[in-house]
Amino acid sequence: MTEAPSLPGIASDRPQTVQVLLPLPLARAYTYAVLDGMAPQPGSFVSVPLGPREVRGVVWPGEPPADLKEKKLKAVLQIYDVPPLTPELMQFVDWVSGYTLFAPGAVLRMVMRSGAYLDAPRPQTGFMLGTLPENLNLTPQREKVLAAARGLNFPVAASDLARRAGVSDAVVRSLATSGALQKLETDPDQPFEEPDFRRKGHDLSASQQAAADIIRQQVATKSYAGLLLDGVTGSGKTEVYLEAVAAALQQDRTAQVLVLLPEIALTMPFLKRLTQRFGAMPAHWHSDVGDAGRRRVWRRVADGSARLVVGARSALFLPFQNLRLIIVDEEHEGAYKQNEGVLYQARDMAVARAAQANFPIVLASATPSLETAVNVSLGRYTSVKLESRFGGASMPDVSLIDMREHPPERGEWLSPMLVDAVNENTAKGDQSLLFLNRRGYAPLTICRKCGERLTAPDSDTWLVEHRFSNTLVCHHTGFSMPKPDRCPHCNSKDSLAACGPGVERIAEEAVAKWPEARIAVFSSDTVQTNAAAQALLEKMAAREIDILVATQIAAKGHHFPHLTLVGVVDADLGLAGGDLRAGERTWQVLSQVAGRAGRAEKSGRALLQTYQPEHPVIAGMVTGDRDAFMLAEQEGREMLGFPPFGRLAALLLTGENETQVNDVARALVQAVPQAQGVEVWGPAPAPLYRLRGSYRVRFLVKATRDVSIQNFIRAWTGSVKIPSSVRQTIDIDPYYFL
DNA sequence: AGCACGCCGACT
DNA sequence: GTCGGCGTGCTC
Repeated sequence: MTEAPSLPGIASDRPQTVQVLLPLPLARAYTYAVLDGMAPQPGSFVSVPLGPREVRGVVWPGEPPADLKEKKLKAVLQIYDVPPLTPELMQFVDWVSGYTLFAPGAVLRMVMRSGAYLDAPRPQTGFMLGTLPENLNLTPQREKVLAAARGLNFPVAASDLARRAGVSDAVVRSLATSGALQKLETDPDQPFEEPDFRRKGHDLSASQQAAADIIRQQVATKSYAGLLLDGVTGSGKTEVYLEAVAAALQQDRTAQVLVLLPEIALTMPFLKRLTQRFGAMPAHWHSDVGDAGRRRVWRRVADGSARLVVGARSALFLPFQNLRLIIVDEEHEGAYKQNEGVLYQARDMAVARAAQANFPIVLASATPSLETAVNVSLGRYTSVKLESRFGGASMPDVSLIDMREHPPERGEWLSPMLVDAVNENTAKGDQSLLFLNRRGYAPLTICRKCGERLTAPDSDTWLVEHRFSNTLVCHHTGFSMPKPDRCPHCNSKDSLAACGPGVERIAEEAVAKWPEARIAVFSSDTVQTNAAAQALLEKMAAREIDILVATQIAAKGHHFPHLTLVGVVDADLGLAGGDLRAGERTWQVLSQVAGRAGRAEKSGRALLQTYQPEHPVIAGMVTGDRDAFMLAEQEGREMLGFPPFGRLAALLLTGENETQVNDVARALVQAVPQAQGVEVWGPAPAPLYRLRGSYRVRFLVKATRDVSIQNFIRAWTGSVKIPSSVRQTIDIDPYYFL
């Protein structure tokens, strides 16, 4: 074997080395030798040796570092027969890495899912109509199979064909032996059916038509633009952006379109709608899709044949070949923020991806986030407004119950005013919703004797009583235990008292107050499957429920035509805590919930129980003036230099050794670089100081928009030696902090 | 992310 | 005396 020159800069007809990025949290790509006969391209999926094992990665753009000792190089082992990643996607991975400060390999891992789907699955034997032999004995069973096979334009498995024909698969096999059916090796990951973009959508109202025209025009330019599709629930946003989807699919026969949804609960009805609109079930990607289903989506997105993809935030990292349009539905939803692994805001990353690859992006919402609203006012996004289809106010009649003046009975949570309203409503035969965004019976259990607050064993988290299951549950760690009859701390008997209400407790109170009424609880604990949710919604529609006691789960997307009263048990709930977006989020939740009342012909009303009726969010709910509320929020944030007017980042230190964690925190304080426009707050114990046995301390960094908060943090953390037993997590644009 | 190398406690 | 706990560090 001749020695291959592999120094960069030596003229050669093929590269002797390549950079390979591995889906591991490594700081950079590694250099591998390329043996004769191999021609890896940038973006090619390859396998390479790494230490004692073999790892799959992607050939990455870039030059090997100058100081690389060429002798050490190992060689690329294999190139996979999968279309290479596009330069746009590789650029996007690098960009996300630079923005979030997570290693590029960690971002790549989201794209290639560690390479799990690179192997083509074992081919399946499929059957299609063959040529009928002359001497075939046509029995009735065989006739049925052949009839079923005539309707096929792709091969199907023997069992599938047999089922369609209503016979056993022995018949299918015997027909195959005779040649009447042909046997074909097929890929079990069948391509997705092409969406039919020529199909006509719903008739659009004038307002919808106008909005659709604007967005279609933007799609026609084939260049980046951020569009906000702003319209209240029921204004028909979906129909409008599906016009844009159709336009993008039509414009280029290889174009791919991604529709992002905030949560999987919404995907099934949405998929049905898309199937009606385009005559084909689109590819869908989210946590409920099994491994085989994901492999199919991944491979078909990678080969470009899946043209329309509906997915949760992680779908943004699918290996698209020619992504030309992204829709972010319900863009204001907090669910777009990824809180584990690589921390990112999918909506923001989607905008960046659209800008980099130069295609339009549509953000749709009835209650746009402040970030988006500001981007509109700065001219970065174009706002496309939809008028309400039904005209008039989008909100029901909202009024407040001042709990200081109308307190509930001792040990109760519903004020007499709310009780009266429910009485009245039930007498009319209408449905009422009692809303409390808190699962379980009571959020805190306390010992009356010793004052002990029951927490999860390794954490500072309160144990929430769930009376239906008679357990104490930690909503953060998933820890659960049967409710003890003695205090685990002082061992007093029957001393444990439930503090505060959850939905179960409100339901208990409702049952006591309205023994005749039909009452149901709707929370993620009482309704755990899609089928159960469906059943409950049907009962509501059939008026078999008078009073629904529900958490936020009821606020999303469901339509209750006979619901005319919403009672918000604790409107102040979301306002506490160190959350920058608390006001905004509370507004969104309250208006969503209030919006459940009287969406059909009937007018509805909402009553908010509050201890702070003068709070801008609460007071603003009565006037329903969202623009005024948002303006006040905006001014508040601008004054404080908070996003979107400044930048925020959180630095979280985690470790099982409390002293060590605090030592690192102290060292970091000493090392804070002096920089114009940057403030560092902390260290402070994280909201949950102890979680799963780890101690958590955090810093908050605030910077003006003109400085790179990433560069600052890199310089800062890079100057301190952090032992590997203390983990540091950086969260750019954090959503929760104290 | 794995996986090996390394230094301190309970066993055949 | 050795087996094995998982803390620390490296992988082109």
